[in-house]
Amino acid sequence: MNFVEQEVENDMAAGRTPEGVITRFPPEPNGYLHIGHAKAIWVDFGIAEKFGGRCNLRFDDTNPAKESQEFVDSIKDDIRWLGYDWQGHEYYASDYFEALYGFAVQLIEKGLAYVCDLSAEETRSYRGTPHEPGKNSPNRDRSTTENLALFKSMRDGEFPDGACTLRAKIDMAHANLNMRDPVLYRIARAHHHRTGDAWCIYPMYDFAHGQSDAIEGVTHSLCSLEFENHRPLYEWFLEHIDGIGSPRQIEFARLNLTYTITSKRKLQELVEKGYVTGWDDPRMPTIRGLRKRGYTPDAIRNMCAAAGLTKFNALHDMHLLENALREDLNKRADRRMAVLDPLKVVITNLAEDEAIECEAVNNPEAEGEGTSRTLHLTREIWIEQEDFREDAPSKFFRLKANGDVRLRYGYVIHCDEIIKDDAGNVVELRCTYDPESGGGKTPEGKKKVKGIIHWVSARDAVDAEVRLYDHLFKEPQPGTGGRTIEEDLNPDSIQVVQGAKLEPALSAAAAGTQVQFERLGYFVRTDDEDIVFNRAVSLRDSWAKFEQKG
RNA sequence: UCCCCUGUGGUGUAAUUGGUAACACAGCUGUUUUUGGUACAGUCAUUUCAGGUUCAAGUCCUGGCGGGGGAACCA
Repeated sequence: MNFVEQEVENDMAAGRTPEGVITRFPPEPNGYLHIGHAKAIWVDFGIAEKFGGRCNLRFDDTNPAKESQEFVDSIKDDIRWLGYDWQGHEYYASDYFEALYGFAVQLIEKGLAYVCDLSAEETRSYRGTPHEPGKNSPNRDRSTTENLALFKSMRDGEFPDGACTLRAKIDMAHANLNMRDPVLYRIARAHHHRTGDAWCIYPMYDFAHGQSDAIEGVTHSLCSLEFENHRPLYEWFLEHIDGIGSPRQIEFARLNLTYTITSKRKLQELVEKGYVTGWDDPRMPTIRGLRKRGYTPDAIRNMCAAAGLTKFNALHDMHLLENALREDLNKRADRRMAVLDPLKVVITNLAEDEAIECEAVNNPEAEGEGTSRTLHLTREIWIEQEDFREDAPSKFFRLKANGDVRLRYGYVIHCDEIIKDDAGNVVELRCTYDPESGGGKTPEGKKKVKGIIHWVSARDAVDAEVRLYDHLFKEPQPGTGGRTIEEDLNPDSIQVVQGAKLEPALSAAAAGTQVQFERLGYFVRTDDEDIVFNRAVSLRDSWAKFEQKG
């Protein structure tokens, strides 16, 4: 049990949650969700679920200049894709604008808020620094009557944008800068995607969030670490506004992954400068990107669980995410054969019109009865260039000159002849197959063949485009150590392979179908009209590791 | 320099709340295998440091050191 669950359990035991546990996921509709949000969603929805409560979806739409309906829609779509349901509890901070206004009036009446005429710049300089106390606003002691009238005029649009603000009257010398008379309302004539032009004053985050939580009966308001310094203010409002609930804010560390950035601003830069094709580029850490890449909701959720929930600002290894995907897809993805870099092999003891049926299991790891399909071994087949070496070390278990290798789900072939072009490149192999070696059997008196390679019948193959993705960045911590994120971009983050040879069944796969290309990795069919597959993640490859070490 | 938070293997997370460091990922070494995949096994930590309390400290106390956050009319 993590520390948040522990706290929730304590609160339940202490009778502080008579209506059950209620959390909320509070995105600002000003961008697309990314892997970091996925963790927050996992936390907010997951904890509510664990304790039999519910999680509200609340859009924190208090800054109309940056927000839009488009983002509201995409966010809802992404949450649903991740497998979470807010059960109709869809709210907006803007639903509470009138209530919030009332709370502000209440604070003014109690002498706890005032209208301040300082400009944005002056407000900043009056705030002081962590080392020096701030200075009181010259308007700090306005009368309640005057403040009430002024605040009403703000709402009625009698002042230009930025002319004044409503501020809480707390303590300009407070050690926590957030408590130095924070701004509650600012004047901004921006068209709001939900309230239109009904308002020209908008509440700040601090004034809206806790009160929105309270209005909804939220018991546990879980947020990231950067709001720790805001908690005293969160609690100050709840304490000084009458007749409002008392949600509890608990902060946790956000998700950081190696080779990844989650800064909205930096991601936007990648999109704008064309380093990626868009927010849904399969290399992007956005939910939409991961989805196109071939990730599954389960993999993402399991990764969150594996990473855990703490207050320590950790940096998780990207392997954690990749491993979660492999683990998930190992069980559910059907296996297929695909040759990305084809080398023609002619099986000379097979006639032109001959085709030997080979049974291939769809997924040896699937639970229950495994289904299978029939492949045809024909005279001409494709194998991977990489799986043949004329001259190879003894550890190389694949096909060599005069050597043997087993064709997966097929037969053992022997390489009799190597055909090269004028430049000396191997363009074709002439092999013979051993009719006695079907079904994985080793004929009496023959040595067992260790190497097994994948292949595709040239007669049956369909051509396809395959996109091989790798980390977007070449550095574990992009943009640190004095480098820019641009400098850290991995130039080989995408490799497009044309003319890959796929086994025929793949042409019928629906968009979004996840498969394992045997010995290569997990791939997903894209929604392109042509046959295109994206590589989500490669398989573990101990041979490649061995070779790298030299 | 002021306030808040945080420090357990390469990376993260756990430890019945004081009882002798567990799990995952990564690495390495093997076994099994019609995927050099999967699965399985082995290996990898004197818990940031210095004191203190105690029969006993990762857990408690004192002090130091390291890391993160904080001065938007953003969220």
